[in-house]
Amino acid sequence: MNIGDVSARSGLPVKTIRYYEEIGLVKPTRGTNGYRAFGEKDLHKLAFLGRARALGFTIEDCRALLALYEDQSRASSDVKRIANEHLAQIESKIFDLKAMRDTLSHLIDECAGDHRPDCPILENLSTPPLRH
Amino acid sequence: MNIGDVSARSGLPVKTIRYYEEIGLVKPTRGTNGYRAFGEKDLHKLAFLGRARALGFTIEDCRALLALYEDQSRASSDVKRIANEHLAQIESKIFDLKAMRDTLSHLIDECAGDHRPDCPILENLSTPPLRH
DNA sequence: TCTTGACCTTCCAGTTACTGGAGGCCTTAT
DNA sequence: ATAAGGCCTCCAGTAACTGGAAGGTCAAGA
Repeated sequence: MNIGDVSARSGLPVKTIRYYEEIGLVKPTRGTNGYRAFGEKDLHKLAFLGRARALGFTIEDCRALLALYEDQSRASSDVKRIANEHLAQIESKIFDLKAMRDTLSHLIDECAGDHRPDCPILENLSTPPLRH
Repeated sequence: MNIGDVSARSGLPVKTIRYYEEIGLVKPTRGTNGYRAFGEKDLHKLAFLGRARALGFTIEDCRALLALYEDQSRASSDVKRIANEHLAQIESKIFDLKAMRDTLSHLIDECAGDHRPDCPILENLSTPPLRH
């Protein structure tokens, strides 16, 4: 399979696949013309990577997960630990974003949004937060 | 004020302030010794930047907000539009993260997390999603 | 056979918003 | 006089790609 085929079948952009080779996540062989030659296993790996990335795992997480996936003797607890750490990070991001959203939507509600220059959004940003 | 003083009073790292100067967000004058000399206005601007960044506005958002802030004639609707666009991005990030969290925590629940090799997390990642 | 267009290759640079470090000058206190 | 600490610039690195230039390859149609 050429890179265009794996791209179509895995859903990953061609550039991304080349990048994944560069950082050692996949190791396709080369044909006599210099083209990368991918096998079904590579395709499988790339699809795995695409799904793990879509779940927000970092590349290094993915590398670890792939290693665990290919290690017949690993315990499921190893995988669970990585997943749990990642879950905690996601939860904390959600928490932070919710706080931002609440503050921001509060400010937006208070802003008239008309032609007048008064704007609570800017006023809030320009004033140090009050400490109680 | 030297950069260390504005850093302490604005809460921004020294490196960050230099970077903000580099990209033109602040323009401190220079003393004869080459040191940056910041005024109260610069401090105010930097604090503004710190708060806007904490709300997740991008640097370019901040640049626009600062320009609006310094423009006496701008309408509050201009600011409100930027804030609303940003709010929509935040909402969508929260949505995506929640979807990730739900999928991931579901997988984690199903994983025994013991010494055995079977792991639903990896199985899911290695299997194309079912289409109904 | 020639040409066209779609693929493929490598390499370089840019993205975001900083952060770390090296090497060196300046200031202040002892 | 010297030592500590603050300040300066410049270079490089981070995460995970993405875009583009310059050029080789392949398959199909005229």
